[in-house]
Amino acid sequence: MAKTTIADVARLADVSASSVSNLLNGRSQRMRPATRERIQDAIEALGFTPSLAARQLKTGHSPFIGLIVPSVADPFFGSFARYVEEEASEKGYQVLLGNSDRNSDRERKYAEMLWGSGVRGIIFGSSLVKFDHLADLYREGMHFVSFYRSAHSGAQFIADSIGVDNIQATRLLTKHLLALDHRRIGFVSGPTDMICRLDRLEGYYKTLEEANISIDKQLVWEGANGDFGSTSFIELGRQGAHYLLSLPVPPTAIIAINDMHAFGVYAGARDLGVKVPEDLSVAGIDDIMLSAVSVTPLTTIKQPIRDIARLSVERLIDRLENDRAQEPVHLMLPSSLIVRESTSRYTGRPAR
Amino acid sequence: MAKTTIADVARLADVSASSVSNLLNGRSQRMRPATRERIQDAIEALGFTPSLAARQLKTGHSPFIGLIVPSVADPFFGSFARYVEEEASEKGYQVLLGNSDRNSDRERKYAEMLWGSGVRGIIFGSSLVKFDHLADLYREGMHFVSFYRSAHSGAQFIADSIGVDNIQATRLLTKHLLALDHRRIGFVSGPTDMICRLDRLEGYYKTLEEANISIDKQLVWEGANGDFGSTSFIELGRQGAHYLLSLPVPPTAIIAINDMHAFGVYAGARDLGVKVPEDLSVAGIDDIMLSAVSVTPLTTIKQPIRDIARLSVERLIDRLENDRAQEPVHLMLPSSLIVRESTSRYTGRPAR
DNA sequence: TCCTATTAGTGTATCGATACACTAAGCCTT
DNA sequence: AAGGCTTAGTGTATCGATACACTAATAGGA
Repeated sequence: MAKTTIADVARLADVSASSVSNLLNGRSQRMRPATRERIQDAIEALGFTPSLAARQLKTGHSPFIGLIVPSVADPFFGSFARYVEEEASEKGYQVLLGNSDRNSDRERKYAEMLWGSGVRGIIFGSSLVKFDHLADLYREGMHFVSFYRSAHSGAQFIADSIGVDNIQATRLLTKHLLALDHRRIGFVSGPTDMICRLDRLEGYYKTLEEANISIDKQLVWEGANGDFGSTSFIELGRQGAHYLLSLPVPPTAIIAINDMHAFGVYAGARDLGVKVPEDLSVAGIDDIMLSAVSVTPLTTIKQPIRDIARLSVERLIDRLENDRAQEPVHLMLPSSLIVRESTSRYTGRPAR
Repeated sequence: MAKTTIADVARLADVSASSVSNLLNGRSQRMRPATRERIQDAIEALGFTPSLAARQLKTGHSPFIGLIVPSVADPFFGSFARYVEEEASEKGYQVLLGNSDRNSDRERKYAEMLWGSGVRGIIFGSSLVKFDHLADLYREGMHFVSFYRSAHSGAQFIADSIGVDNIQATRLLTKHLLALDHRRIGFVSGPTDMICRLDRLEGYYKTLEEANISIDKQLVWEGANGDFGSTSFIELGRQGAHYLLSLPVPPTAIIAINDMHAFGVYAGARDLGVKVPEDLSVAGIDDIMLSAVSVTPLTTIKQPIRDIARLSVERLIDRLENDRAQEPVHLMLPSSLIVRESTSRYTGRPAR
């Protein structure tokens, strides 16, 4: 229970605390092999682990990075969190988790707590459209890496970003559905407060325009106003499906902002007796594990989430360890369309 | 960028550092209101936040708790992690996340890293059958709370536990299937290295015995030997279904160790052309979000996961803040059967 | 042999906040 | 007016590891 300190080790090995510290910090060439071994044995014998608090106080560095996601309960962010943790752990960092519910106040509160804990780098699993709430901390020296396109505050980019081209993602989906002869394609987006969502909508709009299909704003469900933070994506998808399928002329295909929303669309369609894919094609984005094995496997966009996690961690640690000022990095990785059974050719039959 | 310290505040407010510290630690009645305000203004003006490293070094306490789960990528543990984080955050603690893949070496490695970081309490999302690998740390002063039944090392309990009665859970499911006239009920468990799994198996066996149904060990799939840590639950469920449905006399109903495995069973059944629930009833445990809305909504056991998370955090923080020795606490909360569409009455038709 | 370089290690101040013992001033009581 | 008590603070050692300047001893070179 009484914590063993570097001094205890030094006493047992009959050297000074400095030498123990030197060994601990990789300066082992500064001593004779025999001395090194004596110290190592003492460390072993006492089960000594250095106090990170003391180390941090002295060096100013901490072995933690923050990870803020809307909610780890969402399987997509759960997977992302898992990969980030795995990667960070390999590099000697530990992950402090925060759930923001996509609320900028909570993001800020977390970021401040983390700052106070000595954390100097945060990975965001998704980035709000505005990043102003974090500009102060950035100025104080906090580093940010965000999933998806570049987050900025005012005219200035204050975070690196690593993600996929979301415009391209919905472009692939929309083209896929157009190729299946769908002409009335709905979009369940929920609130468009995040950059990735704006991009996804844009890809959808642009592709329709290019195909000379007039855009019907009714077909895009952004949810009612209000705080959606804690409503589950599934529930939102369900509500969106109810709305779209109740239109005078309902869509024959629906793109959901992500797979969880898509499963909600499944449920909403079932509520109304609409069959997927016979009466309604559904497509999502993310390719969460369940998408492949759900009873109607979901057509979706696969993101290289593991690579994104790895690169994000690497980027952040590089920022933390090499403080040289660098231009922000904005990386875009390819995503790919995975066609499964939830989308089928338009038969001429209305969904409802 | 230059960190503001308690001394800066003291200088600006024209008091001693001790007084600032006193205010920070709720001893504000020890000074005149005017002084208090001067200090508060100074803190505000400088944007001062105390260094947790320094505080921790001095007090020995850290505002972190550890959370180790098999994998946050699993929706059930993702939800659990979310609730734990929410609850901890409300109480002023931050959560350090670790994924163990149910590997005791990794658990130990994490726990040691956490100890070195000054963390003195860990919540386990599931507990391995043996807890010996953590006994040392327990003796040094680490506190553990585990989901599910009491974890112990040798004869000694070294963790509090909060969870549901897993024997009761499978009892409910087995009785439900028996009531639907199923007599040949399979069990997809995967490796039985965790306490909850042993209990779940026991509930299944006991209930069959009580119904005078002879137990066929062939009907229980525990997976092949080897490291299953990183194989997804879905994939394991699928393998289990393939095995059980290929038996000379396959089961007409399958209980899966949890919902993710159950979805894997769905997939495995589909691979072989077996229809759920017409040809095969399937039931899971956990009631993850997707279970309610999957195309064949899943019959399952709902655990009061949010309550469990809350109680776990409360228990742990109580241990951390009130060091008095107490007997281990073992709490069991009720779970409930939710019947959905994946289970149906046995028709006399074999599954295959 | 003498002087310099190198090796192997040590001593001490320091990071920032806190606990605890201490004091100075004011007030009350008798 | 002396003594005791309370209020409103202050001074200092301390937590554990580290950086950096330092020294003692040995080796090498001319």
